[in-house]
Amino acid sequence: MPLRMSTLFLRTLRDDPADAEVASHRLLVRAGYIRRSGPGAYTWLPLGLRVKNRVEQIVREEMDAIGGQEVQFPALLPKEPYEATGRWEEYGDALFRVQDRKGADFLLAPTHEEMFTLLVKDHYSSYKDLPAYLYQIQTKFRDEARPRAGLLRVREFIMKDSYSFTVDDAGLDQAYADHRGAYLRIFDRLGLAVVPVQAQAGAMGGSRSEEFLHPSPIGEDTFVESDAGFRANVEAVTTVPPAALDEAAIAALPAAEVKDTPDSTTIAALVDVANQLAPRGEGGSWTAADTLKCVVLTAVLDGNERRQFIVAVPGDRDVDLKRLEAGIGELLEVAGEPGVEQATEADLARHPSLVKGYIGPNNESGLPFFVDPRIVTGTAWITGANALQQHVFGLVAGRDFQWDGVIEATEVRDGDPAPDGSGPLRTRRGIEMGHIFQLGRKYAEALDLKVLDQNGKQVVVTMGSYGIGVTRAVAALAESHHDEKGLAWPRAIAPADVHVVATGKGEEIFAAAEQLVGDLEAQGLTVLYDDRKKVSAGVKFSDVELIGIPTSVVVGRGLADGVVEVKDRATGEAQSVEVAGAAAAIAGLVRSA
RNA sequence: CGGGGUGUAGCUCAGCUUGGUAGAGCGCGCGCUUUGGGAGCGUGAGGCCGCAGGUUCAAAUCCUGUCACCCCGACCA
Repeated sequence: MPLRMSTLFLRTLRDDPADAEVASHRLLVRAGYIRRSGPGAYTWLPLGLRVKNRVEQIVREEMDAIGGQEVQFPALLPKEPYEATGRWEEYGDALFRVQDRKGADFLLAPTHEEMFTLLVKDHYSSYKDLPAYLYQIQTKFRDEARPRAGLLRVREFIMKDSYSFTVDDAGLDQAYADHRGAYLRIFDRLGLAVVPVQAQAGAMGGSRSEEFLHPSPIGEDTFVESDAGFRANVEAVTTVPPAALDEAAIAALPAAEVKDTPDSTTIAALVDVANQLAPRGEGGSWTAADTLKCVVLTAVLDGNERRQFIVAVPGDRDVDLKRLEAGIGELLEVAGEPGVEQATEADLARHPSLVKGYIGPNNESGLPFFVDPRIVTGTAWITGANALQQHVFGLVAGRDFQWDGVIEATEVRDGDPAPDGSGPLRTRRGIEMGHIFQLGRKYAEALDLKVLDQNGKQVVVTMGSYGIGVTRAVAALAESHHDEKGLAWPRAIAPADVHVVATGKGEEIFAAAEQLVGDLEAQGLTVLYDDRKKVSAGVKFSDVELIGIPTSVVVGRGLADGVVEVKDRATGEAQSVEVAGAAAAIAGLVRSA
């Protein structure tokens, strides 16, 4: 049966919704695919549900093809397994927590590692049962601080998550490779351009991790790439440090000198003052890159403990809190993944020896002092002298000051060298569509998932986890397949193959359209049929463009000459086709594309 | 979490400064006309003006609080 516009639960909007900023959000709402139900939560309307279902089906087919088996867990889960792995605490505010009538704690699952692990534990106890790939397509919940951009960042979304269970690392590598291949095939079939990039494995004990990013200016992830093919999320890029100087070279450097630098509490002011006070040799002038800024930051630990530390970075670079978070736990020797934020006034007040605006190395706060990898032995800096209105010039790393650790602390920039030596990096934005990573044994250990190996000994199972955002894929597809008039879906996921429009007032037009719709369906095509009477042609054409079904057929005034008009939504190409063989001809077009 | 903006009909918005019977366009119902690019005329239905307090004879409008949504930021020696 065709979808009939006369009865379809659909109302297209003439105006852009006021709260929609990005194209996918605007168009999905305007074209009647989705509707906002609450903050960060959307209702799927009939057309949208079809697209979502088609995306899910492609995911399902490719997961099955690598031996995945589909299951489905509840979204409402008990607290206990998440306490066992520590995630009840670690997830923090992003976890939706609920209580039942007896006051017992539950959560709305943000992801299901614990449950899958326990499920396998319940069923399997031998290496002979492995490998096992299990997956589900399920609603997930995350209490996003700021839902935005329609379907792109929401609090309730659909995700395919799969988990591999293998007896050793070789098995894990195979599972990882299987999923990686499946993911590339899925995105290819969806018609969604993605690039795999190296990602931060995180403090989960995992070794390998990749994200699949859809390049887009509105993406929230930043990644870098070199011409030679290096690609990584900025969080996973390591800085290439300059060469350290040897002792002789250091000895030749001038001694550090403290100078009065009135009112120079910004890098820009400091550079100005420096150039007035002590012109740089060889006709050059000091720049922000010659200064060392020492930033006081706060690591927020699990128990809400706030621990301050200082990070020194070249003055021309900004601190990147996310990159700091990735490494700070290890340096501070704390468990979990501490958050890092700018120190508040209250934080600073705890360390009165710090001279705000003039903080430098060798200060008396006793706080841990970390440096960016660019601060290597022998580099000389203009930096705070830990005294009001004073900076020190020519302070040499390794000679005049020491540090407690090295950490990736600054943003990655265009032109920075790739860590593998493949040339300068470019930064780009992307939308995270999928993420695969080797979990290792963290969950299996925490939940005691072991099997007997060939020697009859208990071994901890090795796991991987792999996710694809289904909801987000719909948004990204809309984002990458539209024009100013509306959506233009790839064939693989369009809500129908053909959009038939009957326009005109003669009964014979509607009769012919009805006949064509039947013939198209007989060809195995799905049809959206605009059978509305008393709706003007202009409205129908606009809806064709807004809704974005790849092929449209207009049955109208051409009928007098025995033809219908077939139009391609993406290219705009139109052609007249004889009514007689129209269905077969259109089926040919749809299939060949 | 910080800053800015906005909450009035299904959608897009006016009205608020200066308090006095709730408005427009689109959409929706009915009638007639129209039928290849978001039609015309006529006539209707539809609102707890985000919510709660307060001021006032009187509050969409002023005050306080609160909630929601959108945008930007979350980083400076």
